[in-house]
Formats: sequence, structure tokens, C-alpha cells
Amino acid sequence: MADIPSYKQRKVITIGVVSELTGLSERQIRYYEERKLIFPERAPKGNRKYSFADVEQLIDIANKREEGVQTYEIRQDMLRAERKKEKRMRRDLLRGEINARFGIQKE
Amino acid sequence: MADIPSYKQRKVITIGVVSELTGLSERQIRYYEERKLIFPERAPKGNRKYSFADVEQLIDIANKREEGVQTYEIRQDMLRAERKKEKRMRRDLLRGEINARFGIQKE
DNA sequence: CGTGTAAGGAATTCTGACACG
DNA sequence: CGTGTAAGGAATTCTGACACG
Repeated sequence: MADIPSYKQRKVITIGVVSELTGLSERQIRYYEERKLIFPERAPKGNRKYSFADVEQLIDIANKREEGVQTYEIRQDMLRAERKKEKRMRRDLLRGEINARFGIQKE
Repeated sequence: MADIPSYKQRKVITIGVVSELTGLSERQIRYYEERKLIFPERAPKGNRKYSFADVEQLIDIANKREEGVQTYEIRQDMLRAERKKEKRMRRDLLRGEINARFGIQKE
């Protein structure tokens, strides 16, 4: 009923709740931000706000950390994945434009 | 990828954020709880926690209040809607059981 | 009835730093 | 490197109450 809610992306969760949800300490969560693994928004007075997507991301990070992966490695993997994703999106966008101009063809 | 996230129902938002999201004062939000229009969970130390569904509910309440509808009326409407919904669910549940026993029939 | 506000206390969050390793 | 902790301050939240209407 609302306009594309996308609750998953909405940054509304405080660090205390994120800590409960992930089992990570607030210290850890702030540190991962320092290492650019996570990007909360800030409320007007400076409080960090996280989304459910961030919570999932933190859980992934926690799992990798348990396996001994360093934050630097995790960041590199993230950047690689992101580049891959952008490449895919550019490709899909291009395909969409071609279809728009020349019509949809089967196969 | 997670197990039926249902982010919409998860009670993780503090009253301050709900206030920003809805435009209602914290006083109003607490009052609507007192009038049994909204049911936040409580964190271990007593802080209220709301879901996105609660936020939507509050926006509906705010709209009705602007139209001059009293909280008592809003509550009655809610109870009526809930009874209707339960009736529907019982009916659907029953239908499901019948189908499970006698198979799905077309039309 | 519905909402604002001041009151006092308790819990939250923030930053920068020291510690250990 | 990754995380814990004590420190001090600022912002948040809570409850019960008085106010107005």
C-alpha cells in the first residue's frame, strides 16, 4: 500500500539493536565502519542508523571474521563483488536500451 | 537469502525514529499505545521497539485523527477488521484441510 | 479527550584514548 | 590488527503529573 517500501534498505536501527541482532559488540560494529565495511547513516545529532541489509552484511562479516579473514580481505572481496555487480547492471541496462529501440526478440 | 526475514514485522525501531518517520510526537505515540491502538515490544531495559508495520499503522491513525476520528472509534474499527480477518483465515484454513484430504478440484 | 510540557532518573550513544598483542 | 574498557558529555527514553479544554 505504501510506495515501494524497501524496508530492508531503510536505515532506522540504532547500534544497540544491531548489536543484539548480530551478537557483535558496539565496539566491533564501529570498528567495521572505520574499516569501511559498513556505512550507517547518521541521525541529526550523530547517532548511527542501520538497515536490515546492514545487519545481514554484519552477520556475513562476523562469519568471515570467525574464519580468520581480516577486515582488509573482506573489504577487497566487497569491492570486487561490487565491480562485478556494476558490470552486470551496465550490461543489463544496455540490453534494455537495445530492446527498447529494436523490439524484444525471442532467444 | 535469510529465512523469511519479514523485516516489516520485526520490532527494532526506537520511538524517536518512529516520531521522525510518522511526524507524530513521542507523546502522541505513547498515548496511542495507552489507548491500545499500537503494541510495541519492550527492550530489556524498557525501551519501546516498533516495526515498520507499526509505523504504517501509526500513519493510518494519524490520518484518521486528522479527520477528527476519536481514538475509541479507531480502536473499534481495528477490532472489527481483526475479527473479519480471523473469520477469513479460519475459512481458508478449513478449505486447505478439505483440499488436503480430498484433493484439489478445479473450480 | 488528546496533547504539551517540566522533572528527575536511568540507559544510550558518541568520541578519543590507552591497553594488549 | 581487532577488540576491550574507563571517561565525560550529550542526547534518548521512561514514568507520573499538571495544564488546557
